[in-house]
Order: sequence, then C-alpha cells, then structure tokens
Amino acid sequence: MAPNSQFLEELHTKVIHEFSKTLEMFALSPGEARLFVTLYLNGEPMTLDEMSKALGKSKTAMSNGIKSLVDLNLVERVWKKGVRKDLYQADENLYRKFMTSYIQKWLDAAQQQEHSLKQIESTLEHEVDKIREPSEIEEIEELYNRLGDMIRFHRLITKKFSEMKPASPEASVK
Amino acid sequence: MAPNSQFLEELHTKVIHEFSKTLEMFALSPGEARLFVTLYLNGEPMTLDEMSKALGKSKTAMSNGIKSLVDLNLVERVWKKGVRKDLYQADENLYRKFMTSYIQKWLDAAQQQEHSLKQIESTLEHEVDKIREPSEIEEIEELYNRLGDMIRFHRLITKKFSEMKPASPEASVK
DNA sequence: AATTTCATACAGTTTAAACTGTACGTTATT
DNA sequence: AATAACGTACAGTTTAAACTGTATGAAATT
Repeated sequence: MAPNSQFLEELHTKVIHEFSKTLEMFALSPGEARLFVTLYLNGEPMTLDEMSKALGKSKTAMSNGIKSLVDLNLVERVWKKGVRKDLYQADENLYRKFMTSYIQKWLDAAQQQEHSLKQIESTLEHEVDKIREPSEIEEIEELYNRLGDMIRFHRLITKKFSEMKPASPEASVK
Repeated sequence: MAPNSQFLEELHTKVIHEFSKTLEMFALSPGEARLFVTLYLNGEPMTLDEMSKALGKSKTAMSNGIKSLVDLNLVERVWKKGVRKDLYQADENLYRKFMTSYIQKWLDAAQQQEHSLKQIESTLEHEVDKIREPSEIEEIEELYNRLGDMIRFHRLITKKFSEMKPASPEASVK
C-alpha cells in the first residue's frame, strides 16, 4: 500500500504537504494535519508504528497526535481480528467531519467567552454604586458600553456558526 | 482615559484577557489580540508609546503587532492635527470587520490550495501513462480518487464561506 | 509464572516564535 | 545646518511548543 516508486513517493509527500495546509486552517497543528492526511491517503487503518515510519517521527509523537485527532472526532480507533496493535483510521467524510468539528469548537468557545464577559458585566453593575469619583463613573460607563458590544459580538458569532452546521446525516441521503 | 483605580485597572485587564481569547479564534496571535482589545477599549487613537506602556511590552513589539493588524484591515492609522506620532485606532464594527477579514482569509487559502492540488492532479494525469507496473497503476488510481475528494472538499469550503459573508455595508442601513 | 509486545508518561532536547534593546535612516523642530 | 524625535530593521535572547528516547505499567504470548 505504501508508495513504491520514486515518482509516487514524491507525489504522496507533495499531497500531504499541500492538503495539510488546508487542514491547519481548521485549527490543527502542522503535525496533526500531516498525520491525518497520511491516514486519509492510506485508506486502510494504520498502527502507531506504521505512522511513525511513514512520517519519520517518533512513536510518542504519533501517540500524542492520534490522541488529539481522536478527541476531535476526526479519527477513529478500529478493531481488526487478530491484530494486537491499536489501529486508527481517518474518517472518509472530510467535509462533514471537519465542518462539524470546527463549528462545534467555535460554538463552545463563543459560549464560554460570552459567559465570562457577562460575569464581568455583572461585577461592574454591582460595584458601580460604590464609585463616587465622576471621572471614574464616566469611564465605567464607557467600559460597560464596550462590554455590551462584545457580548453582542459573541451572540452574532454564535448565530452565524449555528446556521453554518452541515445538514444532519440522515437528511442528506444520496 | 487610562484606568485610575485599582478596581477599574483589574477589570480592564480581565476584559482584555477574556476578549482576546475570542479574537485568537480569528487566527490572531495572543499578542495581536491583546493589542487590538487595548485599542478597542481605549476608543481614542493611541500612539506606539502609549500601547507600549499600556501593555508593558517593547515599542518594537507594538510596531510589529500594529503592522499585522493594519494588514488585516482591523486597525486604521489616523491623523490628528498637531500630533507628530503615528496614531492607530481599532475599528468599531467588530462583527463586520472580523468576519470579513476572516472569511477572506479562508477564501484566499482555499482557492490557493485547490489550485495546488489541481496541479498535482494534472501531473498525475500526464505521468500515469508511463507507468507499467500493475500494482502502481492501482495505487495511482487510489491517489487520484483521493485527490478528487480533496478538491471537492475545497469547493465545498469555498461555497460555504462565500455564503457566510456579511451583507454589504450599504445593504444594512439601520 | 516468565517473557515479550505494546501504548504512554516523563524528562530532556531541539526548534521556532515572540520579544527586547540598540542602531539606523527619515522627518520634524530648533 | 544642527539637533531631536520618531518608526522600524536587525541581532541576540527568552519562552513555549514539538519532538525524542528511555522508563514504566498493562496486556498478551509463551
């Protein structure tokens, strides 16, 4: 299954290099991206040792990388009769997996951050009465307005990315 | 304009810290994100020296950071009568600016990468005839199919992000 | 039960990014 | 014209991430 001619070898490397760049835009590290592409091109599930050999990196690096990819739900651990080593396989459906994973990451982060900002906002609301200095009051108002803008910003992001979710799998029977 | 009480100072720092996390998701480095938020909270344009003082970083760091932000079209250099130093101001419209900038980055990258992959694809098409080894032919077919999938992937991304563009400014009169 | 094979935790190293301080050229002020 | 103030290029340093090799514990094989 591994490339067995100079020509194919080079092409393989080139594809890995190029496609990795795209996957890095989905917030994968270069290492994770290369690992995914290797698995994806290979089609068949691979062991840590095979990945290690294919990428010329240590087994530990593969173990760490795979852990990230599995956490992101982009790679699956599969079982094969008689094979003792762990086997991992890249999901075939690039678009659905990456979009879903990516959008979810955005939504989680936006929600978390919005919450943090709201907390600051409420602190501000509670503490503002204690302030007497007029110049400070004005400045607090300023900050308060900005906080409102930021929170609205998060709401818009959440809305936009929610709309972006791919149709659910059962909806797109083809 | 700078915070003048312990309480406000802390709150300011907290807001910068939290909101920066969100902006980092738009592919800003932590430094760039903090710089933008500082500018944004300040409202009034700032000089490099003021930013340097506000963030406790060197002037060179500010100069570099601002350069990135200006390139991303998130910060504008403004002119003020009688002020000799360069003045920079964060754009008010968070959502439009960040979305536009971010989507454009995606579209540019997706297009560039799709082109690279297509080039590899055509190399493959031209060279495949020279191959005689049956096992290699099969493998080339495999790689060819995957390449097609990847290219399709880029097209889908381009489509999705194009749809995501905020309405043009003149369209959203409010 | 002893041995081998595996994945991963851990400590140390390498590599790349962020940052600093000085030096330089340019523009404004005297 | 000379001096001062400014932004940034550059070289060196610090810091954080990625990676390696060994050690360890768990699971399978003998």
